[in-house]
Amino acid sequence: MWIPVQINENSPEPLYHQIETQLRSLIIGGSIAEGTLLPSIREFAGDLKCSVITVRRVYQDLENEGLLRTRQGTGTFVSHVGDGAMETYKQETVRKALESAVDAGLSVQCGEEELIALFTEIVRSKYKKNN
Amino acid sequence: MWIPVQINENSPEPLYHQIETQLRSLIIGGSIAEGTLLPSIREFAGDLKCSVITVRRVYQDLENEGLLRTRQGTGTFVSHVGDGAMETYKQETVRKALESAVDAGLSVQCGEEELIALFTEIVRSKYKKNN
Amino acid sequence: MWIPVQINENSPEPLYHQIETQLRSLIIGGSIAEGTLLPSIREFAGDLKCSVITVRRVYQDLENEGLLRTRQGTGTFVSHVGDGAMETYKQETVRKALESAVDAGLSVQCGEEELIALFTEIVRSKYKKNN
Amino acid sequence: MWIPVQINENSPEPLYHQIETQLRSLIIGGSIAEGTLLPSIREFAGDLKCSVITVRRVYQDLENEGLLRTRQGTGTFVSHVGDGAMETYKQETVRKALESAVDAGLSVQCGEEELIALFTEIVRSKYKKNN
DNA sequence: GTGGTCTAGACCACC
DNA sequence: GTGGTCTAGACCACG
Repeated sequence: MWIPVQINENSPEPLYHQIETQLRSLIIGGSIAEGTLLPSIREFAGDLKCSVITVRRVYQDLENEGLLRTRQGTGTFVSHVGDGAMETYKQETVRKALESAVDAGLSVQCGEEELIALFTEIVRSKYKKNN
Repeated sequence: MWIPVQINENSPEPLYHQIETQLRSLIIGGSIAEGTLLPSIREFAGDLKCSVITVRRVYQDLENEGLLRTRQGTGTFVSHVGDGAMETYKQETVRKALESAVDAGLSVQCGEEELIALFTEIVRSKYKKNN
Repeated sequence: MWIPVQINENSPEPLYHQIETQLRSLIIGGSIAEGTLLPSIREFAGDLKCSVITVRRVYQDLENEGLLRTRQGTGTFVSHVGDGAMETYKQETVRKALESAVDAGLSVQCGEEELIALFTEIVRSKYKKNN
Repeated sequence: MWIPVQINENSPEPLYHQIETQLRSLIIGGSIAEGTLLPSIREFAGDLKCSVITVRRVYQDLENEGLLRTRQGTGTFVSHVGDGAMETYKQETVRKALESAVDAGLSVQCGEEELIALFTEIVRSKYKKNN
């Protein structure tokens, strides 16, 4: 199975963290169904062109968060994610991001309307590109 | 002289980065006038209860950005900040923050209008509180 | 023949070990009579919804312990269990379990009398429920 | 600083798990005071004659549990453990251990009084040895 | 000096 | 085949 995860080689963000973030989104967002058998750590490492250990760490961290379940000799599965969890996650993530953006605006004394206008412009452009 | 910089001991953000960000805002925002003599490295480190090495790095980085000027045996002064610099800084900072917020929205498939509405709400609330 | 073995999918305990422990108890405890023909590997694996390889390993291990005997082309039978074996098994099992419980108590500096009192309480409650 | 952790080379229990268990006990049990700076991963690894990575894993796991706090470039500290946490941990650990011991007794149909007597005997002997 | 990340590669246990 | 543990060693970021 092919998992759409993109690695940015130049980002200062650690590899394992990039993968975790994306995989977490895919699972909580429902793009990967509950019960799905994920690729083996070796296979996934091959796909991502990174070390087996990095993938292992990702799987383990997400297992600790309760998103995955792994059984030795069998593989790693997506576990049940409550519907509430998805909504909570969305809201938390987005709200946190928006708040820190507003804080940045405040800190340089950017005007209220100016900030909203700029935000709207960026939203339009990014959503357009994404469709 | 007392510089209002707050360190958050529990944040994962590196010490030097927390200090740099706040000091940069103070200078570019005009809270610390051009030509001001900043505290000595040792004094500042004492105030912040951090290592002199950390303060040294902060002064160095900001000097490389052109915000500070160090004169051997005299101390570290705030340089002249062109109005252009301030504008550039504002725009860069804000735009970067807004973009990452929009990315967050995209990643959890948040609706376009919903995102803007939520952002507007947060802006209103934060700006109100701040005045 | 139906063997009452329960698999706990979520336990970190390996499958083969869960099955072995339960089957061993059934045999030594006398719930499965000497000479009984056990289900074939495939049949048992089907019942337990696990791999034949796992059941194969269970039969093999218990055969090595002398609890089972396999005859080519015929099947796997329960061997004769001497009264001594049963006693030895009981004592070993119980003593090991008790010792690790005491170790746990020691490790958190639980008081001697307190530990015994708590143990007694648990024994009473469990034995009561079991009768 | 010297941390009294013993490694059992022959145990099937993973190294990192042995260390975690003991360190957790020391912290929650109060043997290592809140705020204590633990040995660096390299130093501790040297003491335990194991890999740096194994110690790192231990520190990280315990940090995820909230028992430790680490800051890059500074070191790893014991964080605040609520008094309640200690009691809860003790009770959970001990109760779980005792219950599984009683279950073992039940499974081989060991007599109620016999079980308690044997347990008491083991307690006496272990606590004596330990003082 | 400290911790944080990543690699390659080995060996084991499980299914 | 799968995951689980452990190693040695490298390089980077932080104080």
